Amino acid sequence: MEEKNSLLNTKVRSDHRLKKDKQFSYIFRKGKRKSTENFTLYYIESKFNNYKIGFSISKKQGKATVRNKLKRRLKEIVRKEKLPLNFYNYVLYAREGASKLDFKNLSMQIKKLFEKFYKEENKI
RNA sequence: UCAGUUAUGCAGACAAUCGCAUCGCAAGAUGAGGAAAGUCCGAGCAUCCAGAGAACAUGGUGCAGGCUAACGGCCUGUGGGGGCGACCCUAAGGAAAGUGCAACAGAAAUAAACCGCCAAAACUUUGGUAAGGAUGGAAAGGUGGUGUAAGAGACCACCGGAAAACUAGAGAUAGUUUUUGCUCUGUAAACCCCACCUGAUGCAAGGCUGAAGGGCAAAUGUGCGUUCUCUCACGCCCUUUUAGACCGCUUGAUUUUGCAGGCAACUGCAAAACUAGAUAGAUGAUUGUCAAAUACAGAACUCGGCUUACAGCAUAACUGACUUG
RNA sequence: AGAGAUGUAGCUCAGCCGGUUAGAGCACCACCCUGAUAAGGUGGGGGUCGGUGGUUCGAGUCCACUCAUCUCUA
Repeated sequence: MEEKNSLLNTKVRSDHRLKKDKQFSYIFRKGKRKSTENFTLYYIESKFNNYKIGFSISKKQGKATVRNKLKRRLKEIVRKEKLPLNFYNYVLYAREGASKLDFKNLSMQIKKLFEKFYKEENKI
């Protein structure tokens, strides 16, 4: 078992994803919030020199194809623009209407959202 | 040319850059659908310690023959209905085994007399009658004649029904002939009868792994809806909690091509191929070319169907009408 | 992913085994009562029974398909 685990660690996938249900609910309960028209960003400080981000899209947004597409686009934006700072964990919650936006508008909104977050954190 | 019927196919492709999942030492290779959907059926697989038979219960299916691992599916036919036609639709056993139900209307609803018609007495009664009226979804086979006081399958012709025989067919059925004047409405997607099938739970099944606690134990007990019969088995079982790693997890009633059989569904043989396996759950972004790339939509144990959603097209065969030759 | 339940008036529910007019309470509107309001009384409006098709003479009820909402199973 230990050998296998060490092998997995050597691969080092650049995995910045939140995965466990507990982490999600923790951030929803205790984290701070920033929001724009169609998105809300929940965030909380962490101890590690790393960041993790999760995406939350409710079933009301649409069927499986719609939700998957939105999630993929959000991932792409976050990856390309390198928005999140280390020492934080995030959950990005998509509200109604988010799935109707095209890629350009999405990236605009996400950038704005993170700018709000930077301002807030610099003040402290 | 217009209108239509049936069947089949595609479900973006190619190139460049960045990025994701699996496999691989690496280079690299591969990477959602025709419905992946609804979960409506049928199986595999797993557990309920095992298996066989009979009866009952529960639920289902319902024209015939075939195909299939199996089916409530498919194919070829039969009966019925629709369309000028190509063709399409069809839960289509039994109402003469029994029970229930049929509101309102109407004189009467499974049984006869309200109006009418006719006769007699007589000025309102008695008897005959099921042609006509009116009600209804349904009113005593239909049309025409003979007949009669008026009428009536009372009798006759044709149509329809029922029964029997013969012929054709594997069968559902069809055809022909004969007999019978033929009372006996509808509903079984009401109970039911008949024939056939049918254990339950679903991969969150289940296995494996860490910790704690509890219970029972050799029989007169327990063992897949109930009862019975026979064979057989029996020492471990249960609960809570942590973790969610690993196995199950993808080579299979598989796919493609060719040949052969069959009207067809489908089957047999040969060769080649391996084609997602995630676990917050992998396919996106930008640019170029094509007339355009846009519809419905995302695998979650796996297959065979059914049903529903669907942009833009392409191809083939056939039908009807019109025009020209 | 799997298993199940429910859709009837603005809201909360009845409506049994098909039968003709789909009811009840709250809410709404008008009138009565009061100097006025509430309470009370009388009367009234509002439903294609989630949708589509079928069975039947007739469907909220039976059957098939479909849509929406909710619950349970790590």
